[in-house]
Amino acid sequence: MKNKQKQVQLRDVQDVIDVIGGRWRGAILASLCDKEKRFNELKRDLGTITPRTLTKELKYLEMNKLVVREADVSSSVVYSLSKHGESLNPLIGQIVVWGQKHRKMILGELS
Amino acid sequence: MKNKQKQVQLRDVQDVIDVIGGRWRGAILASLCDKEKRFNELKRDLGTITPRTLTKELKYLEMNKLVVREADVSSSVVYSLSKHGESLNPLIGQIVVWGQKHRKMILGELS
DNA sequence: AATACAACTATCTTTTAGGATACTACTAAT
DNA sequence: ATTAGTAGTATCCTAAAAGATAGTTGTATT
Repeated sequence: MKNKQKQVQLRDVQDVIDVIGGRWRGAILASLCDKEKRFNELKRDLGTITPRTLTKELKYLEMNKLVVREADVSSSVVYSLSKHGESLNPLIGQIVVWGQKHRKMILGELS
Repeated sequence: MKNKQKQVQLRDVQDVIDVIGGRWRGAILASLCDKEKRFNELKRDLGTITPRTLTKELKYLEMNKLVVREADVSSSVVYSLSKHGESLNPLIGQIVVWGQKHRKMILGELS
């Protein structure tokens, strides 16, 4: 494979890691996979996240077109996965499969 | 889906992100996908990584059974993907595919 | 014997992510 | 009018990741 192409792929991998990586992004996306949620509902779901961090991460995910923010007339706001966000689902499935295999490997149950 | 199972999956996702995430791990694995490499060869490949960081990351990847370190009698050391490490390849392929779609989405070329 | 390269290790500093805590603006209910 | 809930913002602080730079040990080269 050409080195140029490898570089491109590496960039793509880094992008995806960026999107689903970090302490909270994966968890937020997973929580929204379930159903759309309001800010405080997400906060409760995620347990120990601070509002500062939740705001920041939601903005990031919005900017990356994975999450949609909708405010109604009252003071409540609903966050949900965009269609693009939902397209992550099969990939996450693949990751889970490998992750399980990896866990077994690390625990020594697999050679 | 049961909440318990969701938690397990989330843990798996976090594990995988940990393994291939961060500033360098993905790049190191990608570089080793190509072929086995020596320490300084990797260092050159990765461009701006410091030896301190490269050592640390290689040790982590070794501990996680993804990379194998082999020292010969002389002072040269060869790092390569383990069989388990190679099993990451298809997953990385999937990630690249989604990453490319994502890039187009962000650049506005896709709706 | 001297130089150079390989594969590191040791310190120190900077950067960044994220937590702790308190506060604000708006709405809804009593 | 007061209290409570929702959705944040504003500051400050800490810990971990990674960079900068220099030094070390062993091998190969001339």
